[in-house]
Amino acid sequence: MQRTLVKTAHDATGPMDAIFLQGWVRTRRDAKAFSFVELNDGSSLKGLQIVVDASLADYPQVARAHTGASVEVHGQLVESKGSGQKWEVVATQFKVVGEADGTYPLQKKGHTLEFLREIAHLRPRSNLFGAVFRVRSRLAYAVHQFFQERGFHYVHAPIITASDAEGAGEMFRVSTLDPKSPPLTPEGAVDYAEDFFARPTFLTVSGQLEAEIFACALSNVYTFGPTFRAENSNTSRHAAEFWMIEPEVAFCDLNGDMDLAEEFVKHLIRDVKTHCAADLEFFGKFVDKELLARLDFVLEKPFVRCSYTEAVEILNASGRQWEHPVQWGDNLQAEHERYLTEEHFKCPVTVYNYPRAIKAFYMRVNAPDAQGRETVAAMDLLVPGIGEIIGGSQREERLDVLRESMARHGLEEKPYWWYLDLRRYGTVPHAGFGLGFERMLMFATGVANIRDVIPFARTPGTAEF
RNA sequence: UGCCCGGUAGCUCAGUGGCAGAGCAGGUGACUGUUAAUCACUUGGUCGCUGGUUCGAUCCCAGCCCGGGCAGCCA
Repeated sequence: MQRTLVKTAHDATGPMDAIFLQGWVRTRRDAKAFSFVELNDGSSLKGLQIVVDASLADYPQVARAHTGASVEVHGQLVESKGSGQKWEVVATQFKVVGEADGTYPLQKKGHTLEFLREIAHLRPRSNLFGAVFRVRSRLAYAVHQFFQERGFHYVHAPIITASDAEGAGEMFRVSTLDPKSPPLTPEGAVDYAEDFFARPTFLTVSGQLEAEIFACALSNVYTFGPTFRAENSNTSRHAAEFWMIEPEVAFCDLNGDMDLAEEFVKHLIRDVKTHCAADLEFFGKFVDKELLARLDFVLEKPFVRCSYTEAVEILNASGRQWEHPVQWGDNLQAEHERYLTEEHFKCPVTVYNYPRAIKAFYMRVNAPDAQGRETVAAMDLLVPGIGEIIGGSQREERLDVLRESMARHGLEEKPYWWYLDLRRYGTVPHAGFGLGFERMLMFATGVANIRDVIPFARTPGTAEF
């Protein structure tokens, strides 16, 4: 007989004479003449109540059905006599597939997130993590949907790369050389010409440069894949392995880029609100009481756009004592970004046109302002509670300006020959951005730590599972 | 990497320079269309590790290990 998922059973429009369910026991409540078993199979937050009468031949099985055990149930789907659920299943057969004894770590009581991280192989069976990973799955689908509906093509950027996307972060080396006795050059350095790819190679820190290649051919593209940063970051919003979405659009300037970013974020939130309503309600109740109001607010209001120069003026006019005082030319610190999005504007804010000196070489140089200060067409989208969720820019499409910027950054042209070729042959204004998928998920769910929105987090010193 | 906080039962925590505690989970029994059910009884400990101070250290001190928060790096 075909299995019915718990979610499908909940959505039933009428009773069913025969139903077959498989899943895991969340909790059991015994009476003298019968037991209630709450069954969950991950298809929905809410479990299904199974009523097992003591007169049933299989009833002895129920005593073995502790929290965590896997079970199979045949029965009838009927309207519940109790309050709290519409449907329940009266069992006709009840079988324990795999027992879980008293050492099963997931109890009915609440657990701390720190403890659940240590049992990452079991935490998806909890309410919170079940909800997080259902939303994660839906959000990934919504990413593709957004771009596919708008004529964007999905590009698989390489995971192993020889380029370092300049300044994006420390990289993990990919090598098959024997670390105990690597081949050496006459000068005594490790000879990577002997390595697998005959050159030094690394895990990608960004697919942007490759996405630019494809944007300059297919016009509208996006990448969506894993990204690696070997930074020794120990914060709630950094991971060594995370997923990033990087759209790249030909014939597009910074304004178009900011429009796309805003539309994208709104689409993702709208989609999750529509398709993960029960899970979001759970987050609103147990994780972040203001979540639902904030998500609505984000959908309704246009995001504020504020130039870097204006931002510095706002910060200096705030009357705040900053731990890091700001003047034009400085990087904005986390405290500044938080103030702008959480206190001054109280909504998502796109800060654009940053000083040239503090940004990457590939960003397009703007005309100097009245005071002769140079900026680049870069933008960061800041959201309350998380800070930077998107970083992007219009790319420098003018060959001479790009070469000058590379020289300023002390970059050799040779390894970037193909990147420069894009400006030699049919160059076009183009722009793009990177959205941290996990950060978006944090924003959508209210979950405060990036380690809790990725199945198996990789952070410094941790790669269990 | 820097600064700060923590580590006591399976989990969440209390506690004391002199016999190691509670709630939940597990076990036994009772009871009830129950909803993190309830009630009674009950099993369960290298008090993170190493060293020091002390008659005596889970408690005080030092070092180390592990976890977390914040900052930097960024998405």
